Amino acid sequence: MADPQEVLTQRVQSALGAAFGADYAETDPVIRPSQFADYQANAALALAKRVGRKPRDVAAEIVAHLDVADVCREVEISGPGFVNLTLREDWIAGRAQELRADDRLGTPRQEPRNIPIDYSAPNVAKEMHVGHLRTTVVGDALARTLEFLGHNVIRQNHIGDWGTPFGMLIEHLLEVGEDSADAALLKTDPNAFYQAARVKFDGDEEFAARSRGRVVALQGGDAETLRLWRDLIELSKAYFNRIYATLDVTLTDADLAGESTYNDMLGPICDELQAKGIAEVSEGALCVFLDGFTGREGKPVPLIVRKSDGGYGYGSTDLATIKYRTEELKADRIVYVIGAPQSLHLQMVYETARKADWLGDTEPVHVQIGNVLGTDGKILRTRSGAPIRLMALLDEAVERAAKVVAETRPDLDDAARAAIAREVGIGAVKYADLSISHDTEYIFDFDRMLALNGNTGPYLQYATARIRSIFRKGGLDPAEATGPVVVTEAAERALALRLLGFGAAVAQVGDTLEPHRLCAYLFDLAQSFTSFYESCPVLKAEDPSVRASRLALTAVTLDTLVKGLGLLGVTAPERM
RNA sequence: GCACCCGUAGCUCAGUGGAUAGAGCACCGGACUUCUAAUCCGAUGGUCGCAGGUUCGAAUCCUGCCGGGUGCGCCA
Repeated sequence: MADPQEVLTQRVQSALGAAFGADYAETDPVIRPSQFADYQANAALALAKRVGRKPRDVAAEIVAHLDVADVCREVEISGPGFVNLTLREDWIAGRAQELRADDRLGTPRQEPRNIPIDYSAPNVAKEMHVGHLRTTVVGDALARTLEFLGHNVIRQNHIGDWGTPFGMLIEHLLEVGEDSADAALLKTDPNAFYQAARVKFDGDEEFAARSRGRVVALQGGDAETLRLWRDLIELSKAYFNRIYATLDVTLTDADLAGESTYNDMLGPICDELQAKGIAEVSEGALCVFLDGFTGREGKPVPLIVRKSDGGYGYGSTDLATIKYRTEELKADRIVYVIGAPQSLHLQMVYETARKADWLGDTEPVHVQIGNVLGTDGKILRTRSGAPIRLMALLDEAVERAAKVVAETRPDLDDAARAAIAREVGIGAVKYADLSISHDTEYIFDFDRMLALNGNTGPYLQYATARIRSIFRKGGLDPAEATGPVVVTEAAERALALRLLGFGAAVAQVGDTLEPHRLCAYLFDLAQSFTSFYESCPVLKAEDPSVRASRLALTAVTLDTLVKGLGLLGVTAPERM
């Protein structure tokens, strides 16, 4: 057990039990980081009323029964009843030493749960936009993190591969030819393909009529139509996969679970809802009306499960995902990483599923993703007002990074510089998405995210590059830097203490589904390291035992930064 | 009208009911014959939107306002 907060919680709980009886042994001792010590226990203030004594007396009682001689160097009652706890340097060093031999770096292995994660979900024949970028990056980080914590993560890429636009798209594909340059646009610039189809649909009545007929054929299972439809999807998949490869995202074709996969479930779902009296026909459409969901002018808002033309919309497919994930995937928790604007819709889907008894004990969670804005505070667009092509945006990030690398590393060859620029550029974009709490809107700003200062990807990558440089320069292998760790200097102490918090930070991301907390931890760690780097020579340390200790601390820091960034889906180049 | 998100330093953002609310950027002042200065150290900077309430204690929880954003019947 390396996490001081966890260790102190147990110790203080024991003291509470010893002092006030077994009933109090479960009380949260409220261990928090302190500005007056390493940690403080705040339990005494809350307990004072319950035990009918003054807070300071309660604190004194806790301290009297507290057995922390091996962990703390100083225990002090302060203010109205805070218990300040200062850790022993040898204890910190010992725990840091243990991390050196722990490939999980202090991360707990949790009781495995089945967790489908719905994320990315681009549309076939449409450009992914920055909103997709964010759900993709955040969802992937959550998937990696939950997996590392020991869970059975099931990635679910709910692509938009079904619905009315496909009539139009198929007709257009048929006209231009499956092997044409126009069709190839699907792989590189899908919006161009979509727009071309759209223009024809809006301007050519005969084409529009054929498109509508094609939708019917598609839903009716017409073989030739299905073949063209699959073609469309194959071309789009090539585009998705190129984006995922560029982004270094873990999604593969095996994770595809698009809307079309639920086709067979939609009819029965509607029948069941109707049979159970949950859904009713209104204005020709099959709708679910739920208590407490009213729209404009107090009118009840429906969740439409079957349209008046007999087609199925996203209301029914989203219900199908719940049914499938609880019944087939045996989900304990379903994570939906989807835009914040869908909040109302998802609430209605969850509530409907609950009423239909499809949820059981499964907990659906909406990880709300805020909109991405430009520096002008409006939805991100190009200067001419068009939506930004995601690949172009990623290219620009890499280009900007390349410009910096060209200036700072003239000593490296072109290939090496290009590789660094790729990792830095992509890492910067991903980290920027992850470092801000996912539910708020965020302002997309290249200059800020590519900065080498502040809570940015490049800053963290730079810290790892400097560490690797130390080992390279010394001709040493980090794996062989085994210590022993001894903590004396303030910067060594701060760094070592920080290292002990990694596991707790990872666990917190798993609990709260908030990757930005891991970013905050890693940034803090990197800052602690750079301070250490400035004030504590490693290779040049004159005393061999000091050198060995610092090398071990440096190696643990490297492992932690690389592992932490890895959980976020960000790589760190060997040199920068 | 209803729902969700937001309002914290000039800007971008953190903040687990605990003491004097933090970080980065910007601005100002310092530190390079370096283990990568793409860095570090320091200073300045606050009516936590407003008003009540709960609490020993509120940026945090509750209620009501004000302001901004988004969504709300046949696209998904």
